[in-house]
Amino acid sequence: MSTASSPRKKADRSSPGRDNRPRSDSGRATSYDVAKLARVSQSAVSRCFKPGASVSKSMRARVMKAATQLGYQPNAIARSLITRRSNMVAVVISQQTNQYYPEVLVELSRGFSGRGIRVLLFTLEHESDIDVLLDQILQYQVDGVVEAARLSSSQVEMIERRRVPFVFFNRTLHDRPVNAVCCDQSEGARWLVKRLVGAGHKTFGIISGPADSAVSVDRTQAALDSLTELGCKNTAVVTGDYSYDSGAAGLRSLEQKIGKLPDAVICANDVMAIGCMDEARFRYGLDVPKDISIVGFDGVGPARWSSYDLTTVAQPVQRMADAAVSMICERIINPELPPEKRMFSPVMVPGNSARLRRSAERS
Amino acid sequence: MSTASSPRKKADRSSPGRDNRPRSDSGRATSYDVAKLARVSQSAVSRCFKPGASVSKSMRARVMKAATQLGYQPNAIARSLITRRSNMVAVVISQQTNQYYPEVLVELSRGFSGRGIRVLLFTLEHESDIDVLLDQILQYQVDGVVEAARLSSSQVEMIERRRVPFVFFNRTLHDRPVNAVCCDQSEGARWLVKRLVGAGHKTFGIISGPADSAVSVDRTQAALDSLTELGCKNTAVVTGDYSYDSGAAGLRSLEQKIGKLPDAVICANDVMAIGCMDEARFRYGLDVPKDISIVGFDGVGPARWSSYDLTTVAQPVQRMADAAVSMICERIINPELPPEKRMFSPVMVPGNSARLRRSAERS
DNA sequence: AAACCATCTGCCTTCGAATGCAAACCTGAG
DNA sequence: CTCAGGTTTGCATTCGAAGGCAGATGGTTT
Repeated sequence: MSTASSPRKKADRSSPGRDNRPRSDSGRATSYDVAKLARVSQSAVSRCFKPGASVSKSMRARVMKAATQLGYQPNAIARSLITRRSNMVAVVISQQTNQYYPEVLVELSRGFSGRGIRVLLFTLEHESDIDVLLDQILQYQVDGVVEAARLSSSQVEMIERRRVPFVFFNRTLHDRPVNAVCCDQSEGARWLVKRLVGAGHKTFGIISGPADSAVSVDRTQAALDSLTELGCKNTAVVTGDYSYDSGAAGLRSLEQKIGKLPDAVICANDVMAIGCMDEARFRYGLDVPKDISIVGFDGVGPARWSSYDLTTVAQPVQRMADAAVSMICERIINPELPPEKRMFSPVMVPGNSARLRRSAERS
Repeated sequence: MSTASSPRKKADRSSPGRDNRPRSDSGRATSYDVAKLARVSQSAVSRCFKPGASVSKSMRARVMKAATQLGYQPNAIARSLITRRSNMVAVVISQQTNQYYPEVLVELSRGFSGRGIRVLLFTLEHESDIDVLLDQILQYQVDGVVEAARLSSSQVEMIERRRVPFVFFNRTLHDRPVNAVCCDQSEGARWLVKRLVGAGHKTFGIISGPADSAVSVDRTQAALDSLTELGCKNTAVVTGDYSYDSGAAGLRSLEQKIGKLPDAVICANDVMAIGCMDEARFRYGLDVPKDISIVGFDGVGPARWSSYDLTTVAQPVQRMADAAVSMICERIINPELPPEKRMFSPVMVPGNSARLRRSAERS
């Protein structure tokens, strides 16, 4: 019985009897439908859609005509199965994260689509959800992963075992070689601190981001280190959540903690800095930057609005996204490439929300 | 020869000889690998990963152990091929569009992932690219499409022929039944105009969005109609591009066009309204709202910042996204559901960037 | 012990396109 | 006219999981 059924199978496959279902004019046409209509083999249809394949002009014309007539489009799912390339990359972002990640997303999408690759989006409500997510990502057989979320060492191993190229975006692991695109947060922090201290600010406050944000930790720590190095000790640090409100609240907390307002506030991102500015102005009635200096990180759009003109350390988002895209794409083509970390310098934006030089009357 | 090869094929499939390639401990394991290790059939493995399938405890345990050992995850691509469900929906957004679409994107992603569906992102540089894109979208065999971009009637037909459920987001087609989730822009525009006129504003200026933005056209036209209805004629209209700068520039253009500044400016989105406010304050030295009223649409985050406290018409983005998600999901389950248009009322945010009641000294 | 039913399990085929291989077809030279 | 050479074409198989079907297994009932 089992052997007897074998020939039938073959017949089903290649004889004209295949695909005798109505197929109507609806639904989606397959390469077999096109083949039948054009009176050629399925392989021929496949080849017509593969650039650079060996196909005669007459056949191509016939196939294309039939394809158009049926509204045929190759099934990318079936293609992926056999070619083992899905032409999709996963992008993982955690939404609690930085407000301007959407921009990153758009840049990544643009970069990948230029190379015929689509972005499959994975948003994390909480960073801990990554466990479940990681399995799912791998199930989809994506050709690569851009991680703008935290990952444990064991999770990294899991991806590596599957041989899926991946790049960290604005975070990294120090204890193992991985691909990463980063912006040098310390460099930016040092610049800010140096200029602020140089301009005569004595007391500082820091409003950090969430404790589990790698970027926030980098920025906060680097700022603290620089301050200590330049002789400013006992800097007050309060924790925010990257939101406008938490920036405003942060300023009040700092006041409580120190007993008065600091000369300068360093915020772990621009949105908090903006919240902080508004609080200083509207609640404390202060003049920014005359009475208090407030600085941020990121270089988001609103930082350039006239009401704020924020002194900030901008990330070269577009270049970073381009870098991530090309690092992934290179490794899709050649998986043997060794891991690489690309560190971009931030762009210092002097703005006008902080005094960066010793003022005339004080010197 | 052809018939002779048939039995061999069968043998290859099911005999233990299948999968004799090294498979090392690397690469990805298939259900056959798991089956072999657990000494069961491939079907059994498949069933173990299907909730509600008929599997004995002992077998499930063995299979799961083997699966874990090999790091097996079912291949979603292969599954999609046979089940004809990719568990992906395409979301199309054009980047030139409204700044706050990223937020929509995140909401959609959240909504879909709650139902086990992933978002495949398609970003449009120019709305005209949609042609090429549409083919691609359909190639990926997505289960549905959320369109936050323009589509011609013939393109809609193309999707419909493929029987892929789709929903327009914040736009629609009036000449044919389609699924759409919209926010009633006219209602918002009427509210704004009524309040502004009621408060005694006489001359109006409008800063519209790009001509090819459906939302902008709706908002602008509705505002103009309401104004005419209430006796305000000859309202000046200038075109912006939804950006901060174009809001600022818009105010200058309006001044030129009218010969003086209008009493109130209606902007087609919040970001332009904010640009317009900053221009009024910092370039013209005006007090907003005492000297001039400025209003917007959308209800983006910055509209609530203390520096602006914008009078605006907010879109219930989250509810709209939820609606789009459930409309798609329902139609994935039951493709016969008739098209439906869901229109949400906007949320009026009085704010403080416009005088909405006749002031005491004037009345 | 036989009959019966329910629960498991394995076999085989299926989804749709890509591709190595060999057969078929040209083309022009000898 | 024949044969070498290249170019087209079709055949058969493959990717990995799902599921209909039928056979196997075990337990209960008469």
